[in-house]
Amino acid sequence: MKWPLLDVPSSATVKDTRSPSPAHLSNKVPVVQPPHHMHPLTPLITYSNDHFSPGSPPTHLSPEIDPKTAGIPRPPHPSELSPYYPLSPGAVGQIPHPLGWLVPQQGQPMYSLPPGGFRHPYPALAMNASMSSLVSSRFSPHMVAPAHPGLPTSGIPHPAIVPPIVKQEPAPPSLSPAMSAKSPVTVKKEEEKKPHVKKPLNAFMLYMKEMRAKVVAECTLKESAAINQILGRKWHNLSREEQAKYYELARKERQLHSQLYPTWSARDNYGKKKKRKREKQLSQTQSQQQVQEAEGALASKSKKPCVQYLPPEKSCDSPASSHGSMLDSPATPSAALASPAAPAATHSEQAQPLSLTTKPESRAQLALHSAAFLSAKATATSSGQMGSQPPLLSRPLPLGSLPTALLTSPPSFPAALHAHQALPVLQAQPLSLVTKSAH
DNA sequence: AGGCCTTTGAAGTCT
DNA sequence: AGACTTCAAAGGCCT
Repeated sequence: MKWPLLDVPSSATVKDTRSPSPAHLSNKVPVVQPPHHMHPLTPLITYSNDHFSPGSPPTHLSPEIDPKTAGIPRPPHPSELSPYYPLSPGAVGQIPHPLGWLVPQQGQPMYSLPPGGFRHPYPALAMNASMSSLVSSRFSPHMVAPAHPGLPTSGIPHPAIVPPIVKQEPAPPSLSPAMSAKSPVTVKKEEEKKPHVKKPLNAFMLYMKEMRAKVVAECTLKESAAINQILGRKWHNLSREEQAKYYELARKERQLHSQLYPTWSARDNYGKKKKRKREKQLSQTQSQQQVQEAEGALASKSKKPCVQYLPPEKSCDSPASSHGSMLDSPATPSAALASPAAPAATHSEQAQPLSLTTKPESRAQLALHSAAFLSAKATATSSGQMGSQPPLLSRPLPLGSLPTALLTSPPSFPAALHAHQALPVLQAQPLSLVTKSAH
């Protein structure tokens, strides 16, 4: 699948993005969070297309950009960073951070800041007293090493930095000049002290951060698992343009991250989290088998009701506010993804929907979803309501559970939306084991 | 207290 | 090359 290049006026690239004006803030992305839930990206990043240069579209949206290289940390081309990331020493203090990861959200910064020595490279993000104290209580100055020759030596505190969980000690031995001979124990200690540089957020994560508060506000649901399911559907319901904004933000985030931590690798964080139980990491073959089994024996089962987090008839469960672009764009990601015949599936996002989650429980749930979907489809098609796969199921449905016809016939968005709205049964009803009610 | 759940995407490892 | 795994955020739930 190829998403077209964003149709953005070329003049947009030269707009001054350093001082977000109210005009900038009036964009198509529904930023309706209450002030205290202001997304860290929101204040500084405007989602107007004006800010997305046609020269730097999201990797998967641009056939001109090699998706393989797009995610690889590399020295960003000046034209890619500017004016967002003028990280040269002289200019770094001029530009507000476009991603706004220093802006507090819900009382806390999206990422953490080191104490002292912070030079406020982005004036708009200069820490206030409360932030500063919060930050200084969490970090020690040695945490952030200068990562890039083009960066301030004081170390730009990328939000991704997380303090290592280490007991407080008077003076870090690693800072001692006399530390020439390091014992293995010391080395180990130092490793433990190394700051945990988190992965940059991907597009969906950025979207989640922004929209979570809104969804939570609309729903009585509080569990993130449920919210995330809703957000996942909303994500698929976004127009390509709206998704493109987040892909672009994510791309910039990765660029900045790679500049700040050129030696960082995602591998560095492997093992930082507790490994999940091995038995949950089944092969896809196994998962497909499970799905099929679950499909075949819908009646029996599932450790967990698949709709536990998705109560039907929830207002927040509805697709994101209908956008004209959605209705005008039949070839949405979801729709296109549903078609294996879609050309040029070069992006992971394009292939993923055809892969299964690795979680057995999830697969069981998906199987139930699938069975429910198939059941609903039989009903809907007989009534002529549904000729296509609703977007809400474009991802949750395991490939193996879908009839070939569905996979080869991407739905138009209007049809999908109608199906979605007309078939709440797809969400949960056949398995209405809702544990929470919205109201 | 800490892992699980749940989502998508990026990037790593493995086969 | 493709499949698989891990982590990123979030907060209630569960052990």
